[in-house]
Amino acid sequence: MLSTKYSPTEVENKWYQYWMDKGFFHSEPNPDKEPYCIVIPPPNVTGVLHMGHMLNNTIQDILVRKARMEGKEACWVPGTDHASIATEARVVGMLREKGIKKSDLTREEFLTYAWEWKEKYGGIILEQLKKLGASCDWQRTRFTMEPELSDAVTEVFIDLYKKGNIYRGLRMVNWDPVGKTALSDDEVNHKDVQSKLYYIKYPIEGSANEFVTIATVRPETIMADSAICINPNDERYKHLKGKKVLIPLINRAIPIIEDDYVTMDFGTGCLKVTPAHDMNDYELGKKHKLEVIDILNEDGTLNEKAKIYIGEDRFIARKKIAKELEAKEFLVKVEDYKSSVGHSERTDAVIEPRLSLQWFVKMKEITKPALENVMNDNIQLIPSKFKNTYRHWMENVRDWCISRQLWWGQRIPAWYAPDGTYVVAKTLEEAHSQFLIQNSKFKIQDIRQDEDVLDTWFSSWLWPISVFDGFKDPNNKDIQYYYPTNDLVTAPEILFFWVARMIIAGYEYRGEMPFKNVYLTGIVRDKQGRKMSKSLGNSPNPLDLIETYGADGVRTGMLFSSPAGNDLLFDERLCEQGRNFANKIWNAFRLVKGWETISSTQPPENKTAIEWFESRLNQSLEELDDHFKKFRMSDALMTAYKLVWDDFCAWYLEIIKPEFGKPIDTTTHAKTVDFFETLLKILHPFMPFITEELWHELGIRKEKECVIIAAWPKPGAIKSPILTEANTSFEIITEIRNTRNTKNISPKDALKLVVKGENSGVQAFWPIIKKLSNLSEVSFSQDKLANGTNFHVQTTEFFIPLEGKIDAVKEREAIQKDIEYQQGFLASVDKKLSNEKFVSGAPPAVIEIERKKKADAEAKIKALEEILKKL
RNA sequence: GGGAGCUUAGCUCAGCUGGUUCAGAGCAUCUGCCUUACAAGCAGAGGGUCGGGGGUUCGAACCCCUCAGCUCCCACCA
Repeated sequence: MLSTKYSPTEVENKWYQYWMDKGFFHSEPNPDKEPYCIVIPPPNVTGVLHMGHMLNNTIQDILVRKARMEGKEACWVPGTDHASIATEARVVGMLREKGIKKSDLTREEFLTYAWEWKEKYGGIILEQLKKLGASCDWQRTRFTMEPELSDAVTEVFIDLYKKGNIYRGLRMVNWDPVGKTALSDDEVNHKDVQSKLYYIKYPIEGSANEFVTIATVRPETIMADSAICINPNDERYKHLKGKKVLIPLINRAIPIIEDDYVTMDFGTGCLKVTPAHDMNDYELGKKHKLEVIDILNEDGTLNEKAKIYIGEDRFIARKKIAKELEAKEFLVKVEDYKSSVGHSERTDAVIEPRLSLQWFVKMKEITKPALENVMNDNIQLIPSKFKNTYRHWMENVRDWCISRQLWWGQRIPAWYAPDGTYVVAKTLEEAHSQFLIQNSKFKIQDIRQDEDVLDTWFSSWLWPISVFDGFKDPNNKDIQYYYPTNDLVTAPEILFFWVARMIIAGYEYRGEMPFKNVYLTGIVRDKQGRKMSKSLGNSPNPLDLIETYGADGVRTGMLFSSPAGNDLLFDERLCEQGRNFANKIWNAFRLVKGWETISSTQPPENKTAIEWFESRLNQSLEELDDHFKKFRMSDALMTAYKLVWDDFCAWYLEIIKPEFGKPIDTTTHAKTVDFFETLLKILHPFMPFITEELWHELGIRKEKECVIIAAWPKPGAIKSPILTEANTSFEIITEIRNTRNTKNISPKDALKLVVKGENSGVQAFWPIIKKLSNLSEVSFSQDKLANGTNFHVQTTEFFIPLEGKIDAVKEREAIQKDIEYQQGFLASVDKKLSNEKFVSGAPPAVIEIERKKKADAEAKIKALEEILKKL
């Protein structure tokens, strides 16, 4: 005897292994089939599966499985990203625990540790994806730092350099003092921070009691000041022109300059100019040829140029300096001030603007096709609201800082001669020969490669091409066949980091889009709407969820509430709903499986039920395809859910279910198994495991005959008359059940039903109605009826004789209430119809509808009044 | 500071070109049921001035204006 509860664990392991063994996930170019390809957004090698991955990969798996069933050559390419800064931070942390400092290691030693770490932990996340049921082509697993992909990165760097699209320059960059590296603008998050605005007096040189007061949030940078700037139109400070002021505490004299960049009504109207530590001040400094005094070390501590507090962290120095300023009466006042402060995306350190030599990609030109083809929908963003955001970014795109002062990553292929000149080349030898061409005469061993590595995104932007070795061999079979890929499923957070840049690279290196559709998922949040994060501890462990609810349950759970672009407010109850759904399917299977069959005549209600369900199925299939086409995955699941639970289980199976212990006729049984199989196919992309299990339980299958590769059902003809008839019939049944409920009549007591008039519009369904609502008799009559209750379905009136079983007073009240409601309704319709403007202005069809409403209401009132009289 | 979007039942959301598939779905809730597929279930029910106000229209959840609240993205004002 099968358990009433479905237990997923064993089933899931069994079938995943089976699918792998039979090679169902693997894809090779096949000219006879249409390709369908997704490249996975490669998770970080250091990562563990979180809820975001779960949502993301569930959606991808659904798309891939559906495509596979549709007979396409479905290929889902998995892989991982080397995530240079995140991984390096992890390895550094790991070494620290062992008592090893990164600074004590050579680059090679460090990288050996890093690769060891990668080999050990790098595969974890992919293994976790298997638990979810992800049908990736594991034979195609790639890693952004494996040799071929690194080669592609180097090649692209050299190519862009040759085209003049990569340059090296001294720029203000975003410096991460914890990661000790430069970051691109996109890796900086601006957060509003409550800070203080310090008003500081700078004595005027040569006059004893004169001061200017400036306002700053960063008193620790006063030692790096190069000037004080005022607006030339500011009357208040006219007398200061040409004078100098002394920096407090260190007494260095700096000039007062004028520039209309200064806002007169902000702060004091005097601005301290610190070219080394502020983006704007740097520009201002360039304009006025000011000295750049960098007082910070790369880790954010003060250096000897600061003169005071050398070696102190910038934030500690800030406090101490503020205190000292106060003690020495330079501090006028301190105000609370809310300002936006840049934080590192990866380490969350406060970003320090820092002047340094870095490599950049010139973006202006190469972004053009990427912008154009999204705006004209050649590449579709789903939901399309992201087009605006995308355009805004693209139109204001700035050069991309791609060098990172790290070791873990692709090293920049630039080579320096002792005299500081450099060339860009693939290898040392090539670099050397380039130097020779330039007539530089030094030995090969004096050439040094750039110490820095490239931004991780500089490798992942090539992902859709490089996973198919499209750089190594641009005409190979894989890239020709799978590129452009079909759908990309990812989070909107990395629309610019990654998606936009992949599109850019796609056009630059293949002259074609990397994918046709971009499905942007929402962010997974907790019930309170907070983003799930490790620090909050509000994220459930996905593997625990799978353990508890089954992969199918978790997959459907996530999908129940996540339309494209909408955040998912995750609640474990969703998974429970998913699990319950799996259990429902399981039990429907138990019922069908348990039937004995007999080759007897098919009861008429079964025949009708089959005809009806067929149409309903086709209708749902059409709906489903429409939802899929529009990437409305939640709606697609809901369509399947209702088809199975409501239509198949609650109606169809209840209709055809023989009395306990009795067999079912073979015709109905065969058809029911058919239906069940179709439902399993429909459900498979959402719930791969239970569907595969039941598919094999439901019939005898040949080798490799699996639902994972079964043909996706095509919708047949929908007979709308029978659907309408069914709806009416089900309404009648519901009304009768409701009557039983309110009148406290047991479902076991058979009732009589009288239909007023002959034509109820549900001829074929009478046997079904009788069976499901336990009627002993249905009669048709024009007579008025006493001692009973009535209801309306559409415009037909029904009576249930109750022979004194009911409370006449209560009944009368109920009817009176109903009449009142109908009269109110009638009045509103009448009002509309007597409105001259409505009758002349509205289209005839609308007026016709109103007239019919009026007639129906009048008829109902009349009928109710008659019953009231009889009572 | 600029831009985008959102506000519909207790919760999460549908609602296309204004008009009976316009007030919907799922979950939750309530009331009966341990009825031999399923209590992870069955049957039934209740619940919303469509954020507030104004306008256009014969007719507005839908179009316009306005106010309020929320969210996201972008941005160097000390």
